[in-house]
Amino acid sequence: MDDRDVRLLKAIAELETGSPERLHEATGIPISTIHYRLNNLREGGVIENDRYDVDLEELGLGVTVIVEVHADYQGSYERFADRLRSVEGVTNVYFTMGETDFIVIARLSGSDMVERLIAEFEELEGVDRTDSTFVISAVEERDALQSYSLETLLEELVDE
Amino acid sequence: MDDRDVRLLKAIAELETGSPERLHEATGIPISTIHYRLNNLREGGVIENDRYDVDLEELGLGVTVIVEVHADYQGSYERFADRLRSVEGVTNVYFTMGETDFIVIARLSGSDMVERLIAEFEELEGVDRTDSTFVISAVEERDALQSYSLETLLEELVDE
DNA sequence: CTTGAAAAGGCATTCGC
DNA sequence: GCGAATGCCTTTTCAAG
Repeated sequence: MDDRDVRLLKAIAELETGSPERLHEATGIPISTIHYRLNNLREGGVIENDRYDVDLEELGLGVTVIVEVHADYQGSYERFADRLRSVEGVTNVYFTMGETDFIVIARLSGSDMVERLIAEFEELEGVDRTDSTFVISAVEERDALQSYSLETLLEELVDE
Repeated sequence: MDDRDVRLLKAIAELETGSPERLHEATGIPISTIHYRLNNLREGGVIENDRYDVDLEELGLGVTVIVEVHADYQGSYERFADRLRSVEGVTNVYFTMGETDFIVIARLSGSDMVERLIAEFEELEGVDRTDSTFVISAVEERDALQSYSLETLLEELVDE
């Protein structure tokens, strides 16, 4: 994993495409080199299929933290949720009914990054209190549809 | 959204590919028809880009629930987490340090499905208690890398 | 709406440098 | 690591059912 690999993966994430041509435009890396790099990343288990799902463990973002954020903010919850999401490492923000205002899930590279994350939350205007839980093991499906059988999907989603 | 659309989306999720040829093999739908359908789904906002990320709101799985599962199970936590994950609708399972044993996130089509989900959890052997929270608004990044700036990624991930 | 065939375009692989 | 050339697969289009 060197500088170029990281740039490539970041470009894939940002452009939301695996198209070598567009990745070339974005990164300046020649197309044949992009193929070469992607093949190596695939063999190394970092990316997984046509759609380039990234294996976060392999990548080095293997630490998951769930943070409850209690807040007393001004303005809409959408705006506040956006501020939470813009903290580096945050992947999911849930605005919930009930005691806790927001539940945030973050992916980090190590314990030191967790401290940094919490510190950033605490500094946000409107954040009263945070309560974090380390995750020992995470199973995340990339696609909610995989969780359902075809039968249930047909029942629930076909409209007429 | 008809029967065929659902079958297509399910095949994409299962095979983890957008390859028309493989989707054709799996579904029996002719290749040119697959193109036609996918273009419509794209225009309708159901799928979003090259990688066919599904918009769950548009699809009809707009309800998100977070469930804390307190359990006293036999065997490894991995096996128990697998049983939780195999409940229809469950997308994420986190085995955590602390009071709560598991935090589960599920995507559902409506409130009636929530009851069904909770009932299924309660029936699982080893589940002591569940505590569910409705999500009013969810922001989920499809890729953890998007959360980071290129600078931080280079600092954290480049090894040498 | 569906489909098969044909044409155009983009992608993967290989090779010489 | 790079650029050019090759063959392959995908996408688009179109006319017909």
